[in-house]
Amino acid sequence: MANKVINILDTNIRSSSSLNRGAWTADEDRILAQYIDKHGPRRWKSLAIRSGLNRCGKSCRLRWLNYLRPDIKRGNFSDAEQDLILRLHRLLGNRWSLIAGRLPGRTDNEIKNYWNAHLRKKAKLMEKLPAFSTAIQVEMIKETEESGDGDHEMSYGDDEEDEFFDFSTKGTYGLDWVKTFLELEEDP
DNA sequence: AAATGCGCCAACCGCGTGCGC
DNA sequence: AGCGCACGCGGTTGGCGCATT
Repeated sequence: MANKVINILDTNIRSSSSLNRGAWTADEDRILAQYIDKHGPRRWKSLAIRSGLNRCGKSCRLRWLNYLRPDIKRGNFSDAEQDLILRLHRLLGNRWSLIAGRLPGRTDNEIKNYWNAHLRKKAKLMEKLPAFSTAIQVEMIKETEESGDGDHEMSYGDDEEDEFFDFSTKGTYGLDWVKTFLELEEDP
């Protein structure tokens, strides 16, 4: 409840003040990047004030995470990435941050946009294809669990050490629930 | 050439959660 | 235990550019 009030106030402050909104300029990007380089990407509210950027903290955070971060991968999604997104979405639904966690250099926002723009239709189409059955997906998961060396066709290069379906960075997600999910789904 | 429609993507918004005091 | 704050997430919006009429 208290949080709700704070959030409403926050929103009111943002909408009523003369804070910059909309697209970021190259100058703003430079200032933000320089400030973060010096002080690190945290305390966004005070960062926004101290850096001299006439932006709210949220806006700064989003700009950094989705655009300025040095490890961001720009450009088109590869076929492998598309395939991975399709499969992960089938398993996880709109859990964009989780999906993004499996695609190094891609942000949740980027994946969400890409899904809405390109893959949603594709996914609907694939749902109708018997070849893309959940049975195959279960096999894929078993395969991943059994091969502990991470040697998978969806590997993203030599520096990709994580296992394909390892969600350990987001808590204690095992794979059992995924299997359960798929089994339930197959049972009409 | 101008008007209109549409798709894409950056950015915004509201809400929930976690943490420190 | 309750409060304030910072942060993260997912849905939505707005604007730009391209295609079509």
